[in-house]
Amino acid sequence: MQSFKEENYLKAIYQLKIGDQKEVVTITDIAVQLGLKTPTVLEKIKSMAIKKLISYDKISGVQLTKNGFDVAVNIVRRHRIWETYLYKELKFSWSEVHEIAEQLEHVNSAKLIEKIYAILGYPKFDPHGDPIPDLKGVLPKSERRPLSKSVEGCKLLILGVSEHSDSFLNYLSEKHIGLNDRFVIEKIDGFDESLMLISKSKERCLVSAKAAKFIQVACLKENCACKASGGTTKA
Amino acid sequence: MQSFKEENYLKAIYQLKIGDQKEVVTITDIAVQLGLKTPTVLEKIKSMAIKKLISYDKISGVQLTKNGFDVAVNIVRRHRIWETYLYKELKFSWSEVHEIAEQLEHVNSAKLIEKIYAILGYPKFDPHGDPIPDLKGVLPKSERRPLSKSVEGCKLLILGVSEHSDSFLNYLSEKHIGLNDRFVIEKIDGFDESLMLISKSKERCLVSAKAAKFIQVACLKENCACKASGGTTKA
DNA sequence: TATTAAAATTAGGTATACCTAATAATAAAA
DNA sequence: TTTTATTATTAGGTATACCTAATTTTAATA
Ligand SMILES: [Mn+2]
Ligand SMILES: [Mn+2]
Ligand SMILES: [Mn+2]
Ligand SMILES: [Mn+2]
Repeated sequence: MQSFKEENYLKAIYQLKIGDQKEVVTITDIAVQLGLKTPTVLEKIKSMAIKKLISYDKISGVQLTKNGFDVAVNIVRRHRIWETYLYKELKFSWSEVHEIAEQLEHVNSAKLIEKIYAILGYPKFDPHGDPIPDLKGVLPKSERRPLSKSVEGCKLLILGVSEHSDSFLNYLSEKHIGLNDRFVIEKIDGFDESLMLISKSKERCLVSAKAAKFIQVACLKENCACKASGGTTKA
Repeated sequence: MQSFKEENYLKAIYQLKIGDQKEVVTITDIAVQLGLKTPTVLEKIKSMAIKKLISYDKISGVQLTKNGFDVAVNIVRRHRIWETYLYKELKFSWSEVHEIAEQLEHVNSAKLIEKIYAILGYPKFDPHGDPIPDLKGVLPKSERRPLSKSVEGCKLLILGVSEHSDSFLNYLSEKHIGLNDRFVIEKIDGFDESLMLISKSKERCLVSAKAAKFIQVACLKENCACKASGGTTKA
């Protein structure tokens, strides 16, 4: 068994590796992720290596063992299932669920999590569009993809950006496009592939094909024609 | 704010004082309750006294301050609401809920607990028959008391148990004593205080004085001689 | 390659939370 | 009232989980 501190280390390593697609996870990466100092992290990493939850060497950095991976996946799974339960069953708002799920993910009862997962009807994605791993750690194909791969009628959730220049971020704020905003694709231009988005408050904005490549979205519409690729995710 | 360790100390003190009706709560009492050694408890009690969560002196023992009482009541409230939710909404068995509630009681979200309490319809008692305190810490009045405080002729309704070990629960099922069953007290032995119960179907069963302390009942006989004292409850 | 920047590591310290063993203070019993 | 338990307290130790400051190693760059 492992403490919730160790669970948080394992989850952080999982996020860096699987979420952020880092080939090598460093002590510094983990320290930044958890808001700790590197000597603290190094010390813990050494002790977790002795426990065979991870392996660590300078060439390949920190890596999850089979055992460590199983624990990490389980925490991510619980987090995303709880977020979904809080959102769908208990009617919490989209922005409230993460903080509570950070606590609930450490409640250790397989029966409890499978029970609420069954009540939810075995969903594949959490309210942020992130994939819920199955009991073996296999992820459903992620809905996260660039805005450019949309079709008309997509119900989109803005998940992030893959470009961080000021000019691009200014572009987004001028168009009133923010993280976690929702839009529907009204029209995609046949010539230049620019996209007309409508917000919940019926505000329209036109996004160029170039910009659309750098906006990461998930389509929340069931069985939408857009579903066809992969990318990065967060809890 | 306080850690979940401190929450457990405060809850233990509350249980000893309000549940077990101890006038003076000692370091040893707390150590036994939490399965710790007295020096460990003394150290913590000193630090919690500095934090004004409790007071401690040899004459009056350990006492909850206003602040400490509020925290303790809140943990007990969360515990009992979660137990009820697990039992009623998530269909867990009577004997499974306590262990999971021990974890869930430390999840810190007033909104979450009030939401599930509303879903349950604001019940006054948990699945073991223990009272759920309101937000101010006031307990609903109940006729509930241990079977041991009976007199001959009491017409009893089994409301719950204040002990959750397998051996005790097996004892009850062997004697065919279950939740909501009714019995009359035929005889109380003058020497060992064991009780002979008769069920509606005229089945007799003998309950030891020790077991009777952990069986919670209400007496349905008007003006019965048994009505005259207090009792113990557990979470 | 020499210099500089970044990352990892070592050394040493603090706070919490537990323990055992020994002693002191109280309460109970003989 | 002595003796004996029980309870509380002190002293000293371990493990975890954090920190800062200094140093070493490795990588980048001029
Ligand atoms: Mn999420
Ligand atoms: Mn989250
Ligand atoms: Mn209960
Ligand atoms: Mn309980």
